[in-house]
Amino acid sequence: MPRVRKRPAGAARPDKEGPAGKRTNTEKPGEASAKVGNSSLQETSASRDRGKNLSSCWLMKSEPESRLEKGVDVKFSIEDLRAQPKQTACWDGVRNYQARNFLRAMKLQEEAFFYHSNCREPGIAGLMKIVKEAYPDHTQFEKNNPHYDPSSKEDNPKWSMVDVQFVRMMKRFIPLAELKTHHQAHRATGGPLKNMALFTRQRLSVQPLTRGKNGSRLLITCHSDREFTCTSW
DNA sequence: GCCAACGTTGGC
DNA sequence: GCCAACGTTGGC
Repeated sequence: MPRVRKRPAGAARPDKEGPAGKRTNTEKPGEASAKVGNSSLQETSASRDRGKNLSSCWLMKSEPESRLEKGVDVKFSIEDLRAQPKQTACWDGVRNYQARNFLRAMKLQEEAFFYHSNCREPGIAGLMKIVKEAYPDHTQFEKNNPHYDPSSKEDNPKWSMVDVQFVRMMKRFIPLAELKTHHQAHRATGGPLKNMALFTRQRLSVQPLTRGKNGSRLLITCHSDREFTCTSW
């Protein structure tokens, strides 16, 4: 039930502050900005990449426009993240098991695309990175929080969250329509976005993207120079 | 364990 | 605001 807006696929939504408010910040961001090599968006499983010792890349959805859920505004845009102290916030509210498991698989410094959903212009707005690995989502225990889960016990929390830090905006906003166009073309050609979870697992709010391998044609690449380019279309 | 009812997600 | 997709619930 909850939606998380920082939503999970059933997931989570961050709340803004809210009563339960949340979004606290945490930890210090690292220093390095990381680099992440190139990450292509695709579908492969994170665990597979991890087995290869490659860091994963993720896509996380949040709603950038105001919407009340149980009286609480669940709006949380990338600009809201950037405005947080240390540009860091916890990604709470995910209440879908699959999305939660992806949160638990995230490692420090891995990058995630910040996706704006349920809004006038859905698409990828920017990049953030994981600055604290999974820990219990406190909002599950807060009765006034839209994502309160009375079935979860303090000594055995069901839901997890991570802390994320703003990295940068996309050099150019990548609209859902554009991603969809490529996804459809790739379904026919076997291209890299043919199984992109954004389209194949429609309601999943936290999803893995496949990291490109050297020499492969990447769909979307995050370069260490912080540029964002589309190289294969 | 099946599956219909129901609730949520999220594009349009 | 509509509604298709799809996850969850709960009776049986």
